[in-house]
Amino acid sequence: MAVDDVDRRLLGLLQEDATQPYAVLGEAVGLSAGAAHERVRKLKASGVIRRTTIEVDPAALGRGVLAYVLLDADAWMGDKRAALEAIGAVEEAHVIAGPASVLVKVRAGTTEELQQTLRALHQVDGVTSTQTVVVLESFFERPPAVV
Amino acid sequence: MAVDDVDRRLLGLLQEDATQPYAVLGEAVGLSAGAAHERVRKLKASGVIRRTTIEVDPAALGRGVLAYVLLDADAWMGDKRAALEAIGAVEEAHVIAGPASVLVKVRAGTTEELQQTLRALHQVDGVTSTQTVVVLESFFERPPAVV
DNA sequence: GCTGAAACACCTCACTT
DNA sequence: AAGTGAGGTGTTTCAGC
Repeated sequence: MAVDDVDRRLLGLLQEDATQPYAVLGEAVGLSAGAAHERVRKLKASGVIRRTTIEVDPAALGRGVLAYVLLDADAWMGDKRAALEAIGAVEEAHVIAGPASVLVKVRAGTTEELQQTLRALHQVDGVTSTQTVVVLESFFERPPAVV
Repeated sequence: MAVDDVDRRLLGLLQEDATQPYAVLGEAVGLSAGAAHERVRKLKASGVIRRTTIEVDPAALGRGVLAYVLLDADAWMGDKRAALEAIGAVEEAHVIAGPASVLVKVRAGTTEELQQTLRALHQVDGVTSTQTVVVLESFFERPPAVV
């Protein structure tokens, strides 16, 4: 789908606050409420907007420990998506180029829970070793830029 | 704030689709619409719910290249938040324990743009070297677990 | 593809249990 | 703290340009 500059501005406004009335969105980009609504409808229909969701504070839910873990493997890891997805503390999993095979983002409640997650990662078929990078302070985590 | 099991179920439902009427949310957890609304209002007021937002498809917006970059530094990096935040392609920045100082998540449109971002990272005061991990395939990126 | 108005559904709030 | 019902508001739809 063709996404023009007005669409991108609408996406930015919706990222900040998806509860705004279409009249306000339209005014911000120089459109009527109806026209703004039509733009957003198409962005949703085409998949540019995947869903409307809430952003939660992980620390408030008892997940204040963040870490990234590099997984080394002695087998092809391309079919290990389900095994990684089954580990609740794993927030992201990526196949990577370079020394290791897979990079996962882990958010745990405590260092003990982080250790349990590392054990679970070791038990995934093919994984031979892990390197853990513990986050001391997060400067920011923000959504993808739309401009 | 005390977050009980019903709150967590509401958070999960809202993560999936924040446009659902409170009547539907309430029914799913065994509450009336008004009671469900009151729960959600408190979750927002206390900051457990940071905001209502949209989830966009980065690839549809021309940001199909994902990489993680480890930054080594010869100075304290704790005051470099603003410098990193100013680089639009940097989606996350974390101070880490271990060999490197800072870990950043970069989403670029092309490998050329990734290279430009690496140059910008090198120009941040204190950064002495970078190690880049390029993502070949993302298994998944999902929001923090609420349960 | 954009504009504008009318029907509809939802949210909100005060009151009750 | 949760349920109920009335009132106000935003959204949605549709015809017209």
